[in-house]
Amino acid sequence: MGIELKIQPLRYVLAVWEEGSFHGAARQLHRSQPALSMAIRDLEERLGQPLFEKSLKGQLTPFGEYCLPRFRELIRQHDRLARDLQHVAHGQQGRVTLATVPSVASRLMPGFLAAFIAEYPDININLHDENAEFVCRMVANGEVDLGISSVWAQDEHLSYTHLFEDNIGVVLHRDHRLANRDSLQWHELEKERFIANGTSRLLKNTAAASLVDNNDFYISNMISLLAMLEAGSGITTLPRLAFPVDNRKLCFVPLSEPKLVRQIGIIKPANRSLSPSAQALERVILKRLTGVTGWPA
Amino acid sequence: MGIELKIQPLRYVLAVWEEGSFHGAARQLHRSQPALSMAIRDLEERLGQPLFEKSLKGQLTPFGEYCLPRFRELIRQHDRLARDLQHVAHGQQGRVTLATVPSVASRLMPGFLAAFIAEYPDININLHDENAEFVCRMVANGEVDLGISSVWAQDEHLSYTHLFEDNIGVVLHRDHRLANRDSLQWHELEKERFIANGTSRLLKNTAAASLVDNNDFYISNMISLLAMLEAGSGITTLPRLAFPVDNRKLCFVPLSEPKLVRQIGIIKPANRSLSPSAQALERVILKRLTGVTGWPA
DNA sequence: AATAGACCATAAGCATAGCTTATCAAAAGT
DNA sequence: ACTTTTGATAAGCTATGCTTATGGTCTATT
Repeated sequence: MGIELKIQPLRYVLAVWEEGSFHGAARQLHRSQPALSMAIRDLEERLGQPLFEKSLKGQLTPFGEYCLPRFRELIRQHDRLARDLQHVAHGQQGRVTLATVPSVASRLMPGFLAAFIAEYPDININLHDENAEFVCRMVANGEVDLGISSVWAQDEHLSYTHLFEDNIGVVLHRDHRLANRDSLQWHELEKERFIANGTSRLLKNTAAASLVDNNDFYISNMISLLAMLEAGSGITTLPRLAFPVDNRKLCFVPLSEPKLVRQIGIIKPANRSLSPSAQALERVILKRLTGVTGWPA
Repeated sequence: MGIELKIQPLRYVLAVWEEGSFHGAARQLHRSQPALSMAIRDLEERLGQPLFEKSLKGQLTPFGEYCLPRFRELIRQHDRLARDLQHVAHGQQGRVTLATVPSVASRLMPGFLAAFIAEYPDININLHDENAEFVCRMVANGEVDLGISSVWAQDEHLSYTHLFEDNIGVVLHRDHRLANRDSLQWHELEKERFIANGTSRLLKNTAAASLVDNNDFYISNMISLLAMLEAGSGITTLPRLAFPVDNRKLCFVPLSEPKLVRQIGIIKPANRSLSPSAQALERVILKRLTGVTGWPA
């Protein structure tokens, strides 16, 4: 192999040429003059040719003139790379892809992302909304950097950072006989027409499993589901976060005894680390949830 | 300013990735494993982000994957530059421009250049032929790297390396009454019709000055000059090297008492050094003139 | 399970690269 | 002739970059 050029001596050569003297360059670079003399002499020996004339000091040899623009170019490329990597490493540049369950995407992410782009304006964001199972799968497959979801299943390859608990409750028409209660128990719903939805799987293997086990209604689309409920055609369960805040015809009554919650947290790959920009997003989310604001609106 | 990347640790990262392990890379690079560990840890700290996963060793982090191709690119550019500069420094690549007097260009340069391109096939050559004065001017102005000529005038900015002496003699027709002499003296030519040429200025300020001072013939073009002489229309003087070896109608008779010579040598700029390729050409010329061959044919 | 082997991290020690200050010699300005 | 400015050189210090030795962890093997 050939020789190994170090970046620093190349800078020295450049500075000497610009300043026209070793002393001037040394002053500019906050180095002593012998430092430059020695570094440049070493470089000249490595190359096998002097770069500066021995008589008219500060003047380049023809070989030096050949080298100078090439030195400048390598330095330029080095500096560009160093700056770029710094930016990326500090999460000031790059791309985050994340997947969340729809309720988080519509209720929490707008706030999170507003805060995020305020702090990191040059990061591109890619947000998918999927059900909890799919969110976990996408994280596990590396299709997204991170997810916000309830834990779907214990998975070796996923790590879970808890954010908050989301109460599960009954959604029913305001005119319903149970609508004004502070809380409800499962057995009070046995006679109601239950419409299952995508979040109903949260009831499986719980005390309330019977609600969803034997029924014929299932509506995955949230708009359709709400329309059914608004028409008074039945009741359903939803996590509180999934219940639209501004709905006038429906109300949300928490269930109790046993109280049922879904755990919402950040899903990350267990064995890989996050990209710097994903780390930045995670920091922003954690700060907003554990900071002064406390519980999200 | 940002950080300063060194080339070597980047190579380490690349090798670890290629080998899939620190140990393997260390073996390949003839370094100990801790050397890599420490160098890479240092790099990671400078960047502010780990490049390799802390759990699955030898695996890149997303940030590492971002960095890897960029590292490779910088290394590639570094190596290309290093190789290029090595070539140029050792005169194995580049361009030489030189100027010589016509006699040297036609009689000596073919041999010199043949030897030169055999040894340095990748150097471009640029050969000008001009009179001695102009050769010196071109060297002084930096229009050419070096010249081969007689010294025209003492010049601060030029350095002269002597190569050989070139006898000046009379050129006349074979049928001329003086044609068979071993040597001639100036006064024997007084009655002859003298045709001056570009080299006649060599006679100025010598014992033979009178020959050129009062005459009406001057022919600068060598072909025309020789045609005149072959027609028996006069005589001239030439340095021996300028006299065509294979001419059948003319002959060359050296002048003596005082013997007159021109000094031929290499003209270089005094204060600038030569480009590496020009140095290489100079070496070849000196070797051929001082080597076994001795006097040129 | 226990053990051996492979891997990476850490610690201690050493050579040298890269800088400093001090001094010298040469050239340029006064 | 003298002062100033410049680059080279010498001696010395510190940090870098390596080494060997050792310890901890994970995986594969028995």
